[in-house]
Amino acid sequence: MHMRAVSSVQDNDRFGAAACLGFGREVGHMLPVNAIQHLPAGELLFSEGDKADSVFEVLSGMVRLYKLLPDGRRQVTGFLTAGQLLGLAPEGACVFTADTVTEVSLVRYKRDAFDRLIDDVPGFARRLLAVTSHELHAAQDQMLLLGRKSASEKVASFLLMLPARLNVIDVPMTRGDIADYLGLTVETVSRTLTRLRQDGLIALPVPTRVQVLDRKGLENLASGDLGDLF
Amino acid sequence: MHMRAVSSVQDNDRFGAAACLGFGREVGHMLPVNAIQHLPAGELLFSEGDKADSVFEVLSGMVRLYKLLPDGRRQVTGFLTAGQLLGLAPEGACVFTADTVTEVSLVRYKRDAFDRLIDDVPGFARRLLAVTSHELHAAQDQMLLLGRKSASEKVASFLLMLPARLNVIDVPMTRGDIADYLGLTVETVSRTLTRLRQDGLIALPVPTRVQVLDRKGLENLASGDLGDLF
DNA sequence: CGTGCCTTTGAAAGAGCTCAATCCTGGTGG
DNA sequence: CCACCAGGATTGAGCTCTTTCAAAGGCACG
Repeated sequence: MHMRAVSSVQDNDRFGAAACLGFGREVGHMLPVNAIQHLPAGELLFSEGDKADSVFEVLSGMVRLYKLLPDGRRQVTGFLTAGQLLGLAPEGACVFTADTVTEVSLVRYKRDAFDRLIDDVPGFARRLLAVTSHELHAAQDQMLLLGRKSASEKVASFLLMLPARLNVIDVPMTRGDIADYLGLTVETVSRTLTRLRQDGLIALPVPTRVQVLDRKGLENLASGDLGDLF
Repeated sequence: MHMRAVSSVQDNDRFGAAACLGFGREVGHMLPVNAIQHLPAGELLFSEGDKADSVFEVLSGMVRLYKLLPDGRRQVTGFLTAGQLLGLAPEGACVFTADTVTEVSLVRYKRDAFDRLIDDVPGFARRLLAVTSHELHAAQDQMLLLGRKSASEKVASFLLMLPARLNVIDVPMTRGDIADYLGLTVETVSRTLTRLRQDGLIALPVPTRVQVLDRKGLENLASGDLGDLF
């Protein structure tokens, strides 16, 4: 069995809380598929504590994962895009909430069928393991960001982890989502973006679109190389 | 093949960056073991970027995992204790640095032999998957802590994730380690512990030992239930 | 009995937060 | 077609929590 699809893990798992398998063509037909679902924006997929009996694969759109504190404080742990998996948890209950940022289409697999595949298909388990390990590393990067980076370093890091076409980044999530992903407030995210614009690192034609004007500068900022210039 | 050991995952993986397998007796003899190593405190195991060709299992003592920014800022991503695994990363290079907090004894397995086991031993891969998934969830809890909890909530959470015997917690790591794990400074950790002592939640006979006087209170604080009493 | 490291405590400064007002922008209905 | 409206985004001013800078304590080790 060949390992073709594995390399794409590096490129797709930008947000650290999900997985890109690329298994669709190879094993997808072996899985009982409930149905392809189409959901509007702002739709709940499942809540923290729900019984975890499904594995989802995102086909298009963006899904948001988060955890809440009793008083409503929210930490977004990841954003999922096409190709990423959701609900791999072998434990009985979901440990986070998932809802849609944009319109989303996704496939739901039966969890027990998925589990059977792990034992039956050689190499499948190892690939899943590679995926979760990779997510774990992304999670550690996020811990470094949350625990030790300044607001501008966080925002710069965030922009660079979004996929860019010709240096133009699509930002479908709200400032509130970004804030809750970076451990900041809406106002600080907004102010920081304004600051990056004033400093010539980015342009903001509309709030949902960022143009990277100085990628090197952003990268230095994101990696904390600039000491305290910002 | 029975699944006896899996339940211990819940109890041992308190720090989110490692794994408890409990495989020693079952498959340990199938793995080529370099040697059991004994290391003093403060010894480097490997650095970020090193070639990852080994899997370690901690037998005793405590190992610290961390990532660094270029200017020296540090984020501790986890502390490992007896039974936990290290170096499961299937990627070529280590993504964090590991060194010893206390004296440590550990076993080093050859990575390729470990990989072979994944394919050869039924259920092994699935158990590893359970372990890494569990770590991933712990990592998400840590993100919530780092991004959204106050200093006292962080410290309370930290104390409660350490194993306690008769409400007495052993704290082998320094205040600096705790600070870098919680995204705080040494001074804030120290002040917060003093505050918890003054408020009657804990006692501090010596800096390395914490006695829990009001577990309920600590738990409320840790989960963010108290609103802004602290 | 120094010496060095860890911890604790104090005072001042600052990064990011809170509160509050204004500005967009896209959808709605007259 | 355009005024209106609602939700998100931006900006401003003041404040707070945490950090920074500085100085003692305390303990282990030589």
